[in-house]
Amino acid sequence: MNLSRLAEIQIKYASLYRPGQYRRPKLIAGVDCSYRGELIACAGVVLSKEGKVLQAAQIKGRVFFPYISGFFAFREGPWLLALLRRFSLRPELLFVDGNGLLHPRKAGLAVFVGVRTGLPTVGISKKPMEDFPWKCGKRLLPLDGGFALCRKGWKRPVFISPGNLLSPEAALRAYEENSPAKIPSPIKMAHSLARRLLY
DNA sequence: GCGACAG
DNA sequence: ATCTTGTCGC
Repeated sequence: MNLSRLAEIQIKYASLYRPGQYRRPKLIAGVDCSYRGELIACAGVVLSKEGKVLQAAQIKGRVFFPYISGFFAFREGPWLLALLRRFSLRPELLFVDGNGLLHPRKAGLAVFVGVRTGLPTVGISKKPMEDFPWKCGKRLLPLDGGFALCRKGWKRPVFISPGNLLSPEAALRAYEENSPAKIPSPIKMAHSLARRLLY
């Protein structure tokens, strides 16, 4: 299974992406993974619209795919799918740590997770995949498949793109209306849970 | 060889 | 991501 073959698979996933309008979610979730050597731990939380943790889950195991820029979904995607199966609640918005359509083949981690689960997903990343002047000169910079957003006081932007069932504009709205913090709280909670699991 | 490169 | 010291800001 070489990279060009995996790239073809990504193109297939990209074709399965569907846009959609933003709907105010009653359940918002976030997932993230941490590493410690060969160990990987992934966690996720489902929050009520009031911000209360309704469900939390975590899994741990050994990595089976290396980190390769542009193929991140093959490293974390399978773990996130296994993790999400542990939730009985079905979130109407899922924040993923990584990109969605902001990807060379429009198939970032959020697209993989969104297409496979059928959940509306939004990819959040702190770095662009392709190099470009990412200074916060403008508040909002439209990109091919997503946006670079700079809020007051930020030195670096946050990159927002849909993974499934949301148009780029809807993904931006989902972020703006549900994340007063730069990194959505569900992702931050998932991050700390995943880290704890490795200690 | 050096820097870049979602996490 | 992780390894790490100090440092700036809310």
